[in-house]
Amino acid sequence: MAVSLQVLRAQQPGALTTSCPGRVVLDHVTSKWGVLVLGALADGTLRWGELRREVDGISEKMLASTLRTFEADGLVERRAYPEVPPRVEYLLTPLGEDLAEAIAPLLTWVLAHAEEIVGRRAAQR
Amino acid sequence: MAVSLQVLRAQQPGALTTSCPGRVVLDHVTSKWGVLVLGALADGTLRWGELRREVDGISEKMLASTLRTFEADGLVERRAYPEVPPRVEYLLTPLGEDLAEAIAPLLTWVLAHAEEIVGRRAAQR
DNA sequence: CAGTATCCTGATTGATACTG
DNA sequence: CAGTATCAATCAGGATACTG
Repeated sequence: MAVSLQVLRAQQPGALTTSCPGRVVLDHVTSKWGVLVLGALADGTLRWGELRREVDGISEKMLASTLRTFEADGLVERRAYPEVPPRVEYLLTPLGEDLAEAIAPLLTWVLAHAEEIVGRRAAQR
Repeated sequence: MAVSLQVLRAQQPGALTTSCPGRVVLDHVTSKWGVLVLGALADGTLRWGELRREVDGISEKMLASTLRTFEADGLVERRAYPEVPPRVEYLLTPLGEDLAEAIAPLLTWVLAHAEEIVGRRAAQR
């Protein structure tokens, strides 16, 4: 049987309703840049500038905001080195690594089917 | 080895960059209500009203918008019955069911760790 | 290099009304 | 029942400039 909201709620009533903590976490992960930042860090530590380049198109503001959110969630760790010029590294915590594994199927699925989907949309008109 | 943007790009250069079709699809799926609508339909066919109740908090406008997007993507099918009162059912296509399986790990992970994450955030101040 | 500050647009929401 | 239309309000996100 498929994993659906109904199935999840059979075990955990009220799961992913407005008042459920899961909604907060899901909102962070599915925020505009959430999965891309997690996907970039899934390979290991990256510096601010590297991260900005990996997550193509992200603004500095949104990168900072996304990272602060994940830091507060305990998913990402920030390491600043008191050097000149400054160096700051970001990496997934064990919890973050666990989450990264959970979103991996989504990333691979999307890449495998993107052409098919976008192609159909184009053909519709 | 973890599935990361870097690993995906080793096989598919430019994967999930701004110009990649995958970004379009990923944006649809991780849109504000995307995974919740997919999660609700993962269990089977639902009517408009049922869907609205399952996806707690969604407005009619956003439900309509999300469904139209997924219809155009070929992920959701709409079946209207010419009856009085009208009846309309929504269900996942085979492609949509496949996607639902890919997001299942995310949903279960989020529910399993939400308390832990939200609790830590609260404790930080 | 690694950010913050500021301003501004556009997406999302809410409320309400209306229709086949 | 299953929507669409419209308007106002809010807020996430974008663009640009600046700093330790």
